[in-house]
Amino acid sequence: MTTAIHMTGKLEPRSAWPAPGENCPIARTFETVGTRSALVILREAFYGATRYEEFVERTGLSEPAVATRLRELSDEGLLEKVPYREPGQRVRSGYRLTEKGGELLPVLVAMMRWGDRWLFPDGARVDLTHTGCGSRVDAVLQCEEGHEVRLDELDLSQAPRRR
Amino acid sequence: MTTAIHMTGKLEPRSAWPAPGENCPIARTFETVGTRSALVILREAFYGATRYEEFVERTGLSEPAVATRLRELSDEGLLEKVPYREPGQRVRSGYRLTEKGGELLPVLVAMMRWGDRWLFPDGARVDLTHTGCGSRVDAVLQCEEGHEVRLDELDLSQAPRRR
DNA sequence: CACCTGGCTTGCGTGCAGTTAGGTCAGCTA
DNA sequence: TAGCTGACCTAACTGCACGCAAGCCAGGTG
Repeated sequence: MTTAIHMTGKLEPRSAWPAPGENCPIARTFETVGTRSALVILREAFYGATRYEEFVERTGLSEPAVATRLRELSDEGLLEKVPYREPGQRVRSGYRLTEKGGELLPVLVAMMRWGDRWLFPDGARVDLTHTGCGSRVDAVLQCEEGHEVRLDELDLSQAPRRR
Repeated sequence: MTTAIHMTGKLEPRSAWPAPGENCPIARTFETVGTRSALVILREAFYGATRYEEFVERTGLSEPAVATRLRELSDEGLLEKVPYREPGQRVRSGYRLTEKGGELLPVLVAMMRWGDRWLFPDGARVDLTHTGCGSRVDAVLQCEEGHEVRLDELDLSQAPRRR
């Protein structure tokens, strides 16, 4: 029997929240990167891919899918086009993560670690380690004071309205 | 001009990796929870929803979508059915996060924080704080030694084959 | 100048997520 | 026993994320 989990705190009057649909940052994030193709393209961007042909080859996606997604991710500012030129070739454009795109790394790492733990019973497929000390890296919940935060130590509340 | 990001380390011979498609834990995780409905249902499970009717109401999804997703998430072991009985009612079944489901919290939090930062320029919609000290909680990359890890301090390599 | 090569675009078909509209069914209350 | 209610299921449709096959175009090489 697995452990059951409860969330506590000030988050109970959920029904009274404003516009449950479109104001949710999780759902909005999903609308930006919530396709398999966007995710694997971002993954390869973190792995160092920059050229169209590299993305096609490494992701295994079809060319139209890659082209569409690269355009969308660039339009949304997760990738930026960077012109490059190989010797004896004309100028082409590469794609590089912006700060906005790069900050998705915790999402990708959290998904990677979860998948490794729960979907590959024979053990992780990849090791993600800290250059400094060589030990395994994970995405963990931490507060600004540096405390590691457990599920039952989380308080969720509505932020004060700004405009 | 936004900052460009490079990944360093032992991850370069990417093309030589085995089976780029189905062995990737990120893609596999996406296949498990990569629908908008699965994500918002998990979100409400973290927010404390347990009953079918609650999920329908809070997520804004249609009844068939909720029913299908609750069944799939239960089959995959992210939720478990828990019978409950309200006074004067018959026994019904609720849905509760299992350990496997609960460990998706860093993914959800990372998405929430990214969405708050990059998709809502007027400021975050929600505050997620640590019960102990009241300061804001985020999903951060950390190694087992407790060091916070930056993007350029990450090493990715293939794990040794087990079977 | 003809050709090649990388980086796309267009057209067409498929499958699946999600919706609306309408059952169905068990068991409690009147 | 009839009706209500919560928790679903079924059917039919729409839209979008893909795949495959083919074409296009700029510019550098022979």
